[in-house]
Amino acid sequence: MSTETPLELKKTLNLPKTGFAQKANLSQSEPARLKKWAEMNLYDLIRRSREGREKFILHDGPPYANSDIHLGTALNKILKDIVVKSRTMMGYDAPYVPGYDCHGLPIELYVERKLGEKKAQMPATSIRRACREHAAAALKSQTRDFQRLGVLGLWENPYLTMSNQYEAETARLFGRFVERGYVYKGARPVYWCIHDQTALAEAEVEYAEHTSPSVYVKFPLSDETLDGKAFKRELLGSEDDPRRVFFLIWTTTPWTLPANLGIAVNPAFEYAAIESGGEVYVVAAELVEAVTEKCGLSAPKVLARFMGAKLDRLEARHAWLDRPSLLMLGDHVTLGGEADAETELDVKEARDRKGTGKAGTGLVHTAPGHGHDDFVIGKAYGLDIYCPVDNAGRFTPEVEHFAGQRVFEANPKIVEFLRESGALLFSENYAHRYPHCWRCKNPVIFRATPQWFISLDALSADAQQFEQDDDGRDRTNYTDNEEGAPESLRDGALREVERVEWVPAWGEDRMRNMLRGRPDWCISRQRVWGVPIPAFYCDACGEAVADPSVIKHVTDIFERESSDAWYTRETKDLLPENFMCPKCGASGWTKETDILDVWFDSGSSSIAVLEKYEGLSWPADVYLEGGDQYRGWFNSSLMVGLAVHERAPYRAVLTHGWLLDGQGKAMHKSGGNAISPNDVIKESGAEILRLWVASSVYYEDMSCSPDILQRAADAYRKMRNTARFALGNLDGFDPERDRVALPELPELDRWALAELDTVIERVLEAYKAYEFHTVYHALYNFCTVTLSARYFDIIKDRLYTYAPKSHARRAAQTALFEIADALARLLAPILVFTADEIWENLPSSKPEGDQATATTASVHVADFPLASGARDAGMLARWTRLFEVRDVVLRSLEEARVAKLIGSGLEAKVRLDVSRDVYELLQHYRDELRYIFIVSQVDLSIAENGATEPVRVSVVRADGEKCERCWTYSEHVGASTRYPTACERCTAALAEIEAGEDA
RNA sequence: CGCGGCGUAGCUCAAAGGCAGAGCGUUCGCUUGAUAAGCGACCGACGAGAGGUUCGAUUCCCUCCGCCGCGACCA
Repeated sequence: MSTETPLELKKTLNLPKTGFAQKANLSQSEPARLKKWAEMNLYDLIRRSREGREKFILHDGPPYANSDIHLGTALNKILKDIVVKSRTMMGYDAPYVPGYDCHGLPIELYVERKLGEKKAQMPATSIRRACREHAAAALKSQTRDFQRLGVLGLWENPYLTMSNQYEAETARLFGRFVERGYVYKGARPVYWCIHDQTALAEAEVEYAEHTSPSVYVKFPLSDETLDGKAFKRELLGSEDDPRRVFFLIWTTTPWTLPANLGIAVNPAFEYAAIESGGEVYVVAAELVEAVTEKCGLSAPKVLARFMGAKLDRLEARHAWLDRPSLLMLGDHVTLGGEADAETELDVKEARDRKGTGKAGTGLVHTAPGHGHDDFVIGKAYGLDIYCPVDNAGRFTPEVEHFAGQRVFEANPKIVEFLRESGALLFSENYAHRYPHCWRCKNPVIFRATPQWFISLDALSADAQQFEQDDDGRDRTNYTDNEEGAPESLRDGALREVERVEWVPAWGEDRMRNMLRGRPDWCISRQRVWGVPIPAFYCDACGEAVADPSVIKHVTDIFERESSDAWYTRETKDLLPENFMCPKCGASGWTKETDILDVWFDSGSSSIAVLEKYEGLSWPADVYLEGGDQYRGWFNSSLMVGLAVHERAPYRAVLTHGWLLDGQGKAMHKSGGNAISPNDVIKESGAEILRLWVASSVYYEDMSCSPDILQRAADAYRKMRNTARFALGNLDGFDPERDRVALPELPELDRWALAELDTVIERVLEAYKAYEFHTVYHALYNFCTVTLSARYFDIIKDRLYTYAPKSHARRAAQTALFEIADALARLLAPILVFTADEIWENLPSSKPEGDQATATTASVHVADFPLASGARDAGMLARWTRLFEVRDVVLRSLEEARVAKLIGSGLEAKVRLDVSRDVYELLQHYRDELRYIFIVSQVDLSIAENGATEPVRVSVVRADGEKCERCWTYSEHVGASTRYPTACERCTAALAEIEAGEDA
């Protein structure tokens, strides 16, 4: 026994002590940790640690290198990082090579605006240089932002679609499509922006409200032709009848009337000839009433009814030009769906105070140069693809009356002209959704111009021919299509769609529908900032030549000099020597001026990146992008994959939803409801953003608002404090030396470890299934309920008051260590900074600078934890019941508190009257109950017969005095002379401590 | 107009053809040895439909409404 003076009681407690700060101060600590990671080359360290493991490739879809990142980009990158890190910790070698989409119109337009007037005089090379600089600056700043989010990857060597190698590969892949016979040059109507003067891809138009003039125009029947005469005779009895017959068409684009070459009717619809004011009009029978009302036809009389098929190949005359307009049959002709939805439309239109909702005549004005359906039917009937509109949207000189005018400005003049000439029956303003350019927001037009296309339906017969890479690697193992049967891109795509795993599952339908309906891919753009289409035109015969051997020659130059060579070098330098026109044998050439669609650039990435970077391989395991990429990158990548390997470039495609604000409205930069990720980082830290991402179901639309972020910040603090409590109580614990074996742990500690096992399994399963919100909820719930409210609260007494080295305390620490270690690992993919910080503060018996630093250096090099095997169904069931009883007790304590009987729970003595079966359970834990309930005393007895509830609780003041040291009430306080204010438990602990000090 | 998705407490998520759960937040209280912390209690919801199937529907079907996305047509 010690003879020294008694110890100061409060100082003998083992209160938590740790370097793990309560306040995270993320806006400062995150950059510091990033710096540390950079210094230790963490990404390389991880790569080396995973060498030889099974690969898991997430292929990064390149964000557009144009401006600062927005919340959507941040969300995208964070999700990818969570995938990569979680797969890494599952044991895969999961490299991450980020990329940037550098070419394209948005940058070119930005540069153009900046250059202003000067641009006109500048050569293409100068503009391209400016674009290149802009992209380089933007991607540099984006890289900084992405890294700041805690995303690990090969940031020092990302792929850039504007690098020499990438540009060369892009051009080379164009060559692949050529070789396969998928590429053709033709005139088809494509979306055309008259402001930016370029063709647009489908993905580049957006629909917006637009008001157009809606006009009803009459085209006279040509009674010169035999058929026309016969038709008139049938209708009116005599071909000499003075009444003239007109076909009544409706359009909202009067400017396309000069290009009218025909009128389409539906063969299955009934049409009627109606007479009014001495003229006869043909309209769809169902629309007679609507049309007469609209056009103010007085006393209309139906003369005849007949099917549309009857009109086939009749000839009308153009409304004002001396030119025929052919009647044609097409199923695309509708009645506008108006019949079914009149009420609905009337309401909507009335709101707009425009139009009345009934439009159309059942006869469709057809201009094959200005519409998709028009083009198709015009082709079928052998019409010209006539498009008298130039790049700037001006009528060409051949257009009478309107030459030189811009189409949208000509609209009212054409209407006026029609009115004066008497061809117009009615006009009004018509509000509808109309395609607009995604960049400049101006309305676009449909315009037939010569463009390069990739055919979706052309068959490629030479499927096996180039299943060899330039380096001779055999590629045939990639394909299923063993017979090498001819297959179109569309068919191949539809086949591959079924093999891919889509998350969520409905993505498959969406992709399939998109692929079924899409037209040929227009890949040429009349711009300069992109990869030039490596094609030439024969000066002698005008033949457009895209030849594989020429393309190879060109791409070799690109590889060395970048695609700038196309502009800096002379044509002869770009062609193989003595290259002659395959058609006419001439050798004078002019280079193509169009560039490739940027979707072709990014679509090339699977080949240009996965097959070129060391450590990557084709195909990717996962693509992960927003839902807008179904028709964008998922689609273009699929086309390239098919052209090269006849396979999809991805095994699985995950999509995330759209960002909405707190009210569920779409988040738009212009809508004023956008949240800037950089602001959030500055104020709260990237961890908060990451935690928000993890907490939401990302494959649906996600809401974000200051309030929602506040919830994430709250959750962060709770998890941080939970970890801090564990770390604080591990002070002085050496896992090697002090760990208590599982069978020797008190049951409560084994229960905690069993709960941990459950969490580990749930979390790992959720990571595997990419369900990060389940990870979040499982971990958060574990922290709040299992740990903070239950386990930690109960073991506090043991941790603080028992002798530091006592078995009971070491047992709790053993569990705490396992818990903290597992928490760090399980949280690591989400809370990348904090998990690492927990990891650092875990006690370790390893001396500093030990060789084992590979895993000790950072949690991100470690693996996920394994379940410890502490689970025991019987034990878990018992504890579930014990906690139910505890809940009842806590409620009673609360009542006693309200009644001012007690304050702290330790002031209470709890009497339990319980049913026999509950008693059976509780009596085994008789001595534990006071700790489980956190009270000073517990009396347990079987309830007398007739008790209704299984557990009845009464609360009274605890017996005895409050122990100064542990705050429990005990009748033994005062029994010790050395420590007169301490209870019997504390007296014993103090003796142990004093003995320990001597030792 | 067509197609697809979504709609469960203030927020984020569960579950299930049979009493709708959790955590957070709010409110109230306790504690002051996790302290710009900790514990407890209370309050709180199935978008609408006297629609259909069913003994029973929030769940399955239909209609409507709202939100989100995509597309078509009007050339």
